[in-house]
Amino acid sequence: MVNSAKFDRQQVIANATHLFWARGFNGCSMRDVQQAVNLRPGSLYASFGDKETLYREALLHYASQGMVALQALEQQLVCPLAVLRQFMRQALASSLADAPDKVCMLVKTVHELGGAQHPLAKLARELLQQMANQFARLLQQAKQAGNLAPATDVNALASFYQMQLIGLKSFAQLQQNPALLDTLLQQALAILPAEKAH
Amino acid sequence: MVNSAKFDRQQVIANATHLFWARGFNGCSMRDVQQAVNLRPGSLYASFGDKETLYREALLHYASQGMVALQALEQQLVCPLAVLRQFMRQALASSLADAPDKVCMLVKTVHELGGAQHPLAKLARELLQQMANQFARLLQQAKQAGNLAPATDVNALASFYQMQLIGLKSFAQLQQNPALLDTLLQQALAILPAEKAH
DNA sequence: ATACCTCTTGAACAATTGTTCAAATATACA
DNA sequence: TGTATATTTGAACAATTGTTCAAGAGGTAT
Repeated sequence: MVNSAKFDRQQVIANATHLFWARGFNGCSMRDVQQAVNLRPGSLYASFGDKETLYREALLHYASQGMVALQALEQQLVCPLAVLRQFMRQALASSLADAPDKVCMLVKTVHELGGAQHPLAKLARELLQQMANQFARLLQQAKQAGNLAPATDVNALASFYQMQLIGLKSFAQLQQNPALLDTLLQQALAILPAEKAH
Repeated sequence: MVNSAKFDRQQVIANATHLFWARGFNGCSMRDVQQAVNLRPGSLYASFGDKETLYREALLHYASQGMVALQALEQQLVCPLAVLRQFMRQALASSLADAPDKVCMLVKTVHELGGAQHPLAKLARELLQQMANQFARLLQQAKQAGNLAPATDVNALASFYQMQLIGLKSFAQLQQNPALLDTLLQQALAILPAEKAH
């Protein structure tokens, strides 16, 4: 008999992700986590390892959600540039809603642990780079479709998208005024290349 | 006899600020602080109160440094728009150098403690708003000098500057590549209004 | 049932946390 | 110098931290 656990592993990770996202690695104790996932310490440690290992799992879970969201848009929309623009809008919309915290969990992790070259910060940086690579891939498609100037540096532009996104979401944490946030989003989108009219 | 303390109060606050900035509120213990400022617990508590009070002092110290930097630029440069542009360049340059951490301490504080409506996060938000108000004041000057369209919403534009700055500094924490960061800075500056040629 | 394996439980551990306080030391003024 | 006042010291506190582990519970196969 193997793995006859009562709990739903994915649900546990999802709950832990929410808590870690909202309060950070140092901001919540293992007892907080135990309560949030409804597991006693023994079960939690036996199934998920220590705090750092569990947080790592949470980071991966969070990042994969972002990837899924991007892929979903890719299937709905034809133009890669439209995908990116819609992804930005969507990201800020979730900032306005009751997300556990409005800032990207990967960015928060780097901010909290990045100074000490923490392995979790390293992972978060890698996952952010993966996201930027997806942006670059979409931009490359747009370029080949003739929607971007041939000389465009898609990697640099992808980083610029990511920088705008990080700025918007961080700012949303400071100023909850929806009208102002929408203005900023429009300004940011105005910078970025749009699908050509036809 | 009053205040015959041996230590330099300002130096203690400066050292504490460095540590809190680099490692966050939850990331460093009072023992870490005691070591960094070279004070035994009794002296530290007698002179600065508890951890939260000391962190508050650090936030104020940090924010005033930013204000001073902006005012220094204001005395060097005539055009208010040039002041803002130079402030952006300077902020990113200090990100490339060995700042304790590359992200604004106010932003880091809101990220770490903001979800729980922590009083320190509230203060950090207020200080960020003060900075945005300074930006708006400079933009208002530029508008009156005819360097901005009369219809410009200076408060919204000030927020946009701040959002760009937050994005740049956060991104600098992820990607240390100086060439890429410089490209992003140029792109961000290209968006923002510049002094008219004459 | 009985034996066996797996998972769960919660008490317990050592280390660390923020903070206090009585004793020791230093300083100022007579 | 002697006394009073201000400051520094470091041991100590209770609470919380991350983590472990022996004992119990639950299910499956013989």
